[in-house]
Amino acid sequence: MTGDGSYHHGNLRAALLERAEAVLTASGAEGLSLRGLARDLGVSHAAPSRHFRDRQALLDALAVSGFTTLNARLRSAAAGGADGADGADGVDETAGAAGPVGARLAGLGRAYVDFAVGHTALLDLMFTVKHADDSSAELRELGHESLLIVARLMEEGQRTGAVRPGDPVQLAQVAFSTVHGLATLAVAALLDDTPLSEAMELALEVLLAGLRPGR
Amino acid sequence: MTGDGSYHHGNLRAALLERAEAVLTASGAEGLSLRGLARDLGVSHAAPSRHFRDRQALLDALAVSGFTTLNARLRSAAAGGADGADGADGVDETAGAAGPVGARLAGLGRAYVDFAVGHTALLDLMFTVKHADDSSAELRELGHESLLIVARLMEEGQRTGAVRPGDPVQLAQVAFSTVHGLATLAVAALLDDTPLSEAMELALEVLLAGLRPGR
DNA sequence: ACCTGAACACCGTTCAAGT
DNA sequence: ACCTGAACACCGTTCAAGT
Repeated sequence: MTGDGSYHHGNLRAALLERAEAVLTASGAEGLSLRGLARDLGVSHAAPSRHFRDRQALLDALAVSGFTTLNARLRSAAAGGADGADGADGVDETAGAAGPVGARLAGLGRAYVDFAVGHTALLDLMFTVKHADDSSAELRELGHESLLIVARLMEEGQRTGAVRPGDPVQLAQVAFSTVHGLATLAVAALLDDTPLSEAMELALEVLLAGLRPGR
Repeated sequence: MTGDGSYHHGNLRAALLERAEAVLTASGAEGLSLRGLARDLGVSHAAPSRHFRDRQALLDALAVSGFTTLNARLRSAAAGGADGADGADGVDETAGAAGPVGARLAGLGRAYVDFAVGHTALLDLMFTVKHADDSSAELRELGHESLLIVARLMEEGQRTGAVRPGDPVQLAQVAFSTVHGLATLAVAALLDDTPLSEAMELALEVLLAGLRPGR
């Protein structure tokens, strides 16, 4: 309780985003209405329009925030951190003293899937491009950042001989696709008996085998 | 022009679905309203409720129809057909006289990506499970069918030595993930300079290499 | 059986007006 | 600058009533 419950000061925007994220995870994007948020925050139904041009702008802001936290987790995993979901941001740039590339790639994959299954509706917003306007340019930029985190690891793997030659960005696209696709299958309940962790381990094994130099 | 333009006979359901699919590809799911469809078809706004319990039921029906045509294309590709989009359903069960497994797996992947980029909004409906009711059970069933088509090819690959040992269904999940994920990246405009076909070929190469028996 | 019309309770968005 | 209240044009859904 850092203050009183009064908005009308400039924190309405932040309050809207916070409440919106809660509603999103609870009820999905369909259940998210500007009027509902305003009601929840005890403010007039027209107030949100001061902070978000329209409903899509709110959704875009949520997606941007989602990508920001996803990328933080990916960076942490790429640096060799455990794939736990603690909020710490220990990025640790001190060179490649963080275990073999394969293991960190695996950690990256697990971190991604953790985030994905924990934020189903948010991930949907992040990857469903709506009306290619300016704010979705920011979204694309953040998506590229995700891919770059993977690409840098590919480059390192190429130096250590764990990864085949080729454009690291394209190799990263392949790795990203595999992991993102697996998360999609899991969320769509298409994995059935296969536990997600087991499917994930097999996917990582196949992926890493396929990425290895072909002699 | 197979008849007159009169509904009110029992073909309203089919007409709704047809029009809905057109609106879906033109404007996405957000732009799809029951009242709008009724207006387009010259029928009262309450008429659709006779054929679809609610809006979600219409969306589910669209997803079911999407999976049905996707699976037909996948079956055709798995049988060795070209990945062209002709409507023919030549399944051809006459044994494995349809080229090497790797090539057909690649054809399967291309057919999938073709469908995905050609039916963006539909694919979204197909893989975004809403409120786990009975009709989404049918959706899951159809998704399993997609995976089974891939799994059967994996099994064949195992017999011919092109694919490593292991549960064919799990291997199919990995392959499916890769291709589905790549389609997602393409649709989200995250592939950039990389042409989709090029990204696809690399993904298939990495995937097939990873699937090969170890040594 | 199938559709209509009215009704109800929601929406997003805009805009004058208040403080 | 920030919010309110009213207004407008949409929704989905339900239900008596028509044919």
